[in-house]
Amino acid sequence: MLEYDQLKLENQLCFPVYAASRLIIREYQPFLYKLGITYPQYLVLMVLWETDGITVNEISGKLILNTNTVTPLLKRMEGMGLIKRVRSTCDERKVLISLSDKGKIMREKAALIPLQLVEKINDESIDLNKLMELKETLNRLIGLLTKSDRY
Amino acid sequence: MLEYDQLKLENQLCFPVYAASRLIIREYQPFLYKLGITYPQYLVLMVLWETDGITVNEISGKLILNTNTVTPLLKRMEGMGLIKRVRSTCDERKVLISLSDKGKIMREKAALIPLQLVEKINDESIDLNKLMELKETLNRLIGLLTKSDRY
DNA sequence: AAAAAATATATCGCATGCGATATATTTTTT
DNA sequence: AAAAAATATATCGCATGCGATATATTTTTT
Repeated sequence: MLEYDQLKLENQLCFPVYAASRLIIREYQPFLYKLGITYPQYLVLMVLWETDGITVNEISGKLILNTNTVTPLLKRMEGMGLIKRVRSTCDERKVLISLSDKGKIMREKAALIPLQLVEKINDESIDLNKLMELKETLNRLIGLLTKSDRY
Repeated sequence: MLEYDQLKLENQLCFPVYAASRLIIREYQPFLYKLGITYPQYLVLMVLWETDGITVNEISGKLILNTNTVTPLLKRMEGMGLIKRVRSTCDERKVLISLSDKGKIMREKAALIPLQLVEKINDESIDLNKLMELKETLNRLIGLLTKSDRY
């Protein structure tokens, strides 16, 4: 039946996205392992390397993660000495997150990761243009799914 | 610097895949909630609806998940009465997974989900062709990343 | 045939993710 | 100005994911 065909894995859009996400993160794994961080921790650092000293909310917004994911993540990172968490004085609801020296220094080592990954994934079966297009479509989809006025 | 540019979220491929994956699963959430199952549980059911009575390994292979993820997942589903786990008699290392009546019946309710999601996501900013292309590229990438002889 | 290697599950520990909810602070209403 | 609403974090509980490792069974080597 037609309806049942839609229930096959290969006919779904979600499964390839879900599987690809996990597989790409697995590719990062050996590089991140050397730095002693996980993929979400790497994401937080990337945000901070770009804009240091932002709030928990701003980080969770950029990463599209809930604060109940980000708060414990940041606490772990504080424990690891990568970041500092300081409650804002002008608005005591806010907690400002900034890089420690250790977190700042890590940027240099991390800078090599994207290039190494491109080399690793680089393959004649997928050209770079296709991957750029992929990124574009995904970003469009993300934009659509994060529009707050959807309902 | 050029290397540091690669460390920006917007220049990464992985982040859009990772974020899109979570966002799409969030879209499934209200529908799956009605069925009382999670997204990975839904994936397992889809596999079984297509091919009932397969081994733990075959399921983990199709979902590209490790057995240490799948085993507890299946145990939970057995506890929920969705599936049955029976150790194979011809090869006692294997455990055969089959649908219970409850699991079989759920297929009918689940059959409506893909259509409802398409309606929900359907938007003039992304046409269906783009999404098909997206799926294609992702599947190519998955194929590349799961080749066992990569190293 | 006995030993070694391979295969199939399973267990453990830890880090996410997230729905539901709590707490403190600030802003808006009345 | 007091009450209500909104905002910003945080806590709790539970279900993944996965690296490391253990156990049982089967297959391959010697």
